[in-house]
Amino acid sequence: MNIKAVADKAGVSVATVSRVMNHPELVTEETREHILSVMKKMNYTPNWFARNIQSTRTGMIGLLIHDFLDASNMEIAKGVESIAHQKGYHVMLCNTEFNPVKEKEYIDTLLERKIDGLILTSTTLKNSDLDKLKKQGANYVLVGKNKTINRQNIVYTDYKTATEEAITYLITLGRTRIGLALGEYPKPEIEEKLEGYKRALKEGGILFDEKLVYHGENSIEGGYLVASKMLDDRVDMDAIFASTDQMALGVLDKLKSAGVHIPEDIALIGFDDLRIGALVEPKLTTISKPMYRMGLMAARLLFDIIEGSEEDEEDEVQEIALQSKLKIRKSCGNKGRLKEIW
Amino acid sequence: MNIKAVADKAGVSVATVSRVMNHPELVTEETREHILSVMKKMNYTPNWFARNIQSTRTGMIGLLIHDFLDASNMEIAKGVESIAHQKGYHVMLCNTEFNPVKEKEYIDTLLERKIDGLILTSTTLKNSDLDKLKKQGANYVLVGKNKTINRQNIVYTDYKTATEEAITYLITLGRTRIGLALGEYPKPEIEEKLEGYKRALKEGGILFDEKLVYHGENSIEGGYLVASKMLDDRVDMDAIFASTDQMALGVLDKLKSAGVHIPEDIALIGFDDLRIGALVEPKLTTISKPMYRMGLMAARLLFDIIEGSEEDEEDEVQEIALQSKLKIRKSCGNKGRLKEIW
DNA sequence: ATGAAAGCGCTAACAG
DNA sequence: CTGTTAGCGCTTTCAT
Repeated sequence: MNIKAVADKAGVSVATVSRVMNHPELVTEETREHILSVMKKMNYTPNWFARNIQSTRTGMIGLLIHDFLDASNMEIAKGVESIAHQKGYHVMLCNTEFNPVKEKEYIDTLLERKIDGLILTSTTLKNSDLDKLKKQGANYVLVGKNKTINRQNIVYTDYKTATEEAITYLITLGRTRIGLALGEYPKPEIEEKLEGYKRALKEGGILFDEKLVYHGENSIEGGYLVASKMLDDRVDMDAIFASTDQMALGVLDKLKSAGVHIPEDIALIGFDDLRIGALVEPKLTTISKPMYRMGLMAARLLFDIIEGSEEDEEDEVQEIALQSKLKIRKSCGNKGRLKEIW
Repeated sequence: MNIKAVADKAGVSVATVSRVMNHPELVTEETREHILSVMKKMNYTPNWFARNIQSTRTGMIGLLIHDFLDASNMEIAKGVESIAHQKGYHVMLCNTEFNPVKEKEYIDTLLERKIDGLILTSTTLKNSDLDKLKKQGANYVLVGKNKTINRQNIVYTDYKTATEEAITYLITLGRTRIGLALGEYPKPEIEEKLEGYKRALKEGGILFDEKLVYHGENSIEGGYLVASKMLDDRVDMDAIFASTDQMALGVLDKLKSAGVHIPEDIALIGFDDLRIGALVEPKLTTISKPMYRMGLMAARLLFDIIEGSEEDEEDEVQEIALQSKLKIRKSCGNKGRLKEIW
């Protein structure tokens, strides 16, 4: 059923019906009410495709993340959705699995479907890909910094500084042999953390030792395996920094079952501030990232861009950095006065 | 830039260009290649809206869930996405927050945007709403059973039986005062669990005692608060069944910090089989639900319906039940021979 | 304030 | 195999 049917039934022209949907103020209140009632009676809904064939605004934005089960990812998504819903937009959530092919596929389809904007988290795209996007006139915002990427509209947290702060804290506690349990993805993030680690060591006058750096899958199991390797290797260590809480939990599990005392023998710090971190024994020291707020900021930035692009404003690039925060709990201990504090 | 531009540039008619996109076999290889190259050179992408104005197939399905941060929800989503992606469909994930208004809004927009199908998890819709959906010709599948809802295409796990099994297990361990820490949403799910509980009691010859039933928010904090209330009330209890692992973790946290021994004093069972359940001390006994598989099944069912509806098949309603599984771990203990087992 | 009519970009029936 | 052309449902001038 189409606009013509409504027009006929209402005894007006299609133009008038169209007007009550798009420019109601141009129609007499009387006829407007009448048409509205006819539409309701006929259960009429305009054809969305026909409507959008001319104008490009679709009221949809795309959001690429790498895993539906990753809590950080989903917090970003929740932030984005909250702003989008407020603005009357719909979000198409796409699960890239860090797969560059899948990511590009998704971007293509989204663009084809004329979404109004795109938020890319932990993207695998390179500068050239982004340039192409820009050339195609796509509005997009990145979430999560990557130093190989040029200046872009981006929202990120400074992992390097956060890691540096955490490591420095360990050093002030007297820890000097600090092991690293690093995940594998997203790579730029891992690199940032590694750099922060190195910088803290340098400032603390401690030599970087390659043997203290381990890699594993970013999961509880991954952390468990890394810790097993560490124990097997019998490398001297008095602290471990895990690149995510997930890994830290695995590390913790393994160390505890191997009879290692935490924090007395080995101090442990994670990253992400997952809820569970506060429920294990000992409670996990961690770095909290404002993911939800990053989602909010990214969405706001995107909508600014979308609305700005209409008015053809000059497009100043925005880089928004949010701060992480070290949450000190029992797992990293304080050799000197453990008992006093906890 | 449109199909005409391509046609002109290629020196053919628009029909031919259209054909290479829709029925390439009807075009000479030579001209096809030529047109393809022109399209690439001009960076042409067909207008998706113009294409879809006539046919209704959009290659998009909607998936309603109640919370992006709920791991069960997202496992379903992952299952759905995996099938959808395989089939070349896109998923629009919508976050209803159990808000009936938001849910209806989303459904309306999705329908307006002519999605090909809809998967509703833990819906707040009633029979009348579903009937309306059906009348509108929408293809949809429910996930999660709700006994107030009539026969529908649905995929669910049998919470009642699963709960009954868990409670029965507690009874065989000699527990008779089994407290309940129930969440508040989704309500039908909670009711199923409560029924399973009652059934097990009856079979075990134990009287149902209203005073053992507590409600709280479905979260770690919620569980914590419920446990606090239980302790305050000083109700005699030797076991607690929590309706989710999240709540169980909160309960565990509170009980431990109150000096209650688990499982010696109180046995504890959760529901969901979250990863963390295996990392706390004592490891949590729980019921694992095959959420990912439910997502797979729901998506497959939906696509069957979508493809079937084209061919106007008779629409037999499918109710698919998947089984949960009790995972026995230390937290529910075995009074008699605790040490032997763990 | 309302209507007639010319598109929007594409598809498909029909003709050749 | 390819071109002509009539829509698809809606929006938007341009008249009246």
